[in-house]
Amino acid sequence: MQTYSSIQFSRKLLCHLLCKRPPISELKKIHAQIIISSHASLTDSLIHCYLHTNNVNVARILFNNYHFPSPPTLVWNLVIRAYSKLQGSLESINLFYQMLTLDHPFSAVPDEYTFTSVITSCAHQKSIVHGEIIHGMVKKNGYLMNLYVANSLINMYAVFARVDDAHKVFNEMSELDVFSWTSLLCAYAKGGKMDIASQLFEEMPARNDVSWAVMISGSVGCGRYAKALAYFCKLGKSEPKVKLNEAIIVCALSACAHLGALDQGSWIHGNIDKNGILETSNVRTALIDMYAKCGRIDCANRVFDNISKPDVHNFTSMISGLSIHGLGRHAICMFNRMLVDKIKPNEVTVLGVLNGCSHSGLVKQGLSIFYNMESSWGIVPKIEHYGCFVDLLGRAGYLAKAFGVVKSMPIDPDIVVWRALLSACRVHRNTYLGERIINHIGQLDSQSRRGAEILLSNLYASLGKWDNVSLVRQVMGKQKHQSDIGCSWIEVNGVVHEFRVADQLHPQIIEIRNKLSEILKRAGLVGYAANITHVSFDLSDEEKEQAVAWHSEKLAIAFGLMSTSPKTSIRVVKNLRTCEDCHSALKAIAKVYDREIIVRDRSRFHTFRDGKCSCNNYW
DNA sequence: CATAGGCCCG
Repeated sequence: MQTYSSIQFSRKLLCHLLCKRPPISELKKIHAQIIISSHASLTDSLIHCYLHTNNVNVARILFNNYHFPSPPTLVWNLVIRAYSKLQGSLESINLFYQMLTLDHPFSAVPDEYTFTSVITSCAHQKSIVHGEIIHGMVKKNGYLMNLYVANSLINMYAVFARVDDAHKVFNEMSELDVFSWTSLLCAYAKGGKMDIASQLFEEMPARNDVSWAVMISGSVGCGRYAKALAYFCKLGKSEPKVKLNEAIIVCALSACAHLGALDQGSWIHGNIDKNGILETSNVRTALIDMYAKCGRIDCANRVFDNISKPDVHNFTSMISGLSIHGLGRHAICMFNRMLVDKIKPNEVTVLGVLNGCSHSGLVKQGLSIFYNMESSWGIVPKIEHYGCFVDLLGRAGYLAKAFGVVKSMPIDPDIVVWRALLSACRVHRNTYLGERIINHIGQLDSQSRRGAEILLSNLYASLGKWDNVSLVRQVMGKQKHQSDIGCSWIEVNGVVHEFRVADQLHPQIIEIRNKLSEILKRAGLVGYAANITHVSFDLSDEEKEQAVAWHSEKLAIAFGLMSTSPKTSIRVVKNLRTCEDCHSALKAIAKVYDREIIVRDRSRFHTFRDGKCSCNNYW
């Protein structure tokens, strides 16, 4: 066997390998033939090689067996960097601390590269404590002046939504680049302060694709979907041209999904290839989600069918899509297919399929999935799963069992669980249980109670206990509690129009309201009568009728009827659950105007056709 | 040898 005795030759070979990234087998073969013990720099190169080919463990063995007092800083940096890429691993921080305790005469000391990597690693940890300690060291040793180090600190504080700390680092920097600005944007976006982020975005001297991505994803993150799409459109027109990337596409599709903006969503789909964006798994997941949430489960299916080996995200998106369309049995089939394909479901997948069971009344199947999720797939039920499970039982009318689950669950029930339970009490008109639940909620801490108060008031209202309603409302008024405002979106000719309950903002609002009055009159002719049991204010009947009349989905539908041609379908998306009154009104409107009306509410799709709804009044 | 962004969820 030939031995590479010449160090020079070995080095050259390793350099060559660094570029080539050979398979591990070849690397090990060469490794075996090299005499490394004689020269440190060869070990260094080998470590480098293994790290380059993602063989961290082999590199680590070489690193641990280093024959010299200490590896040079550069080698430490390589290894620390490799571990920081394994997001969530503590190892690079451990190594960093080890490095500080070295006391050989020629010890390695951390430099600006070390700090950059280790701070990045801190950003991926659950806790920021190490990050703060290391920030302290950086302050002392002067590396704060290094652009990379300071930028990684801004990013770290951004990840933890520590806006003030991020901005403080930013302010103290002598030199800023697009990374500094973008990381700062990210901090404000994560901290939910999109208005300030927008301001900074205008101020910053140069923007690139990531800066735009942060603005778009930030807007999506805080529910400003129309704003996200506005950024996306602005990006398309910006000069000089900014290259689109996968993250931007995924975020824009997500915004379309939330808004039900099918035209814009399919436009993006059609333009993916042209922009050199690959249809990666992430993009496909987003496409499936977008089509499903825009009411086109057929298109979602087509995207899914074109995937040769669907991964867990693709499956999850498809299953959730089928579920919100009320296709629970299909969702279960898809879930089973996934298991056959040996793809392990994650917690979101289980949530999706449970949701499907819930909307299709598949109680038995849902029970079996819920009770087996931990033993079969190792998924410990989280509060979300309990919420869904309680919803499943509650909707189907098993109220006592649902309450039993809530009382015995190992986690404290949250607002969602209570909402599921209380809304089941409302649907099934169970006053007795409703009051017991209210008593229960009364004993909760103030924070959970604040969220529960709106539910309480709604339940009291539906029970006709107006004294209690106003009592709760008074308390809420003092706390300035902001509940979700009813909001609906409709896309007409590629433009998304937004309506809020009792809207005054839309430029054609007067016309729309007149149209709505006329529509409701005609709906009345086929038997629709305003249902005001769920109006939560203590108003006169006439006022209550007005309150439901101006629910945002009715305004959006009126606008849709005004501005689309006869017989075409009308699609509306709403952020809350559809109320009973709107539900019956839409059935009547679909019949009188001979239109298909598709409404996606907070939890599922309703397709109104000829006086009936696809949910069979089960929602 | 180093830094920024993202999907599926009641």
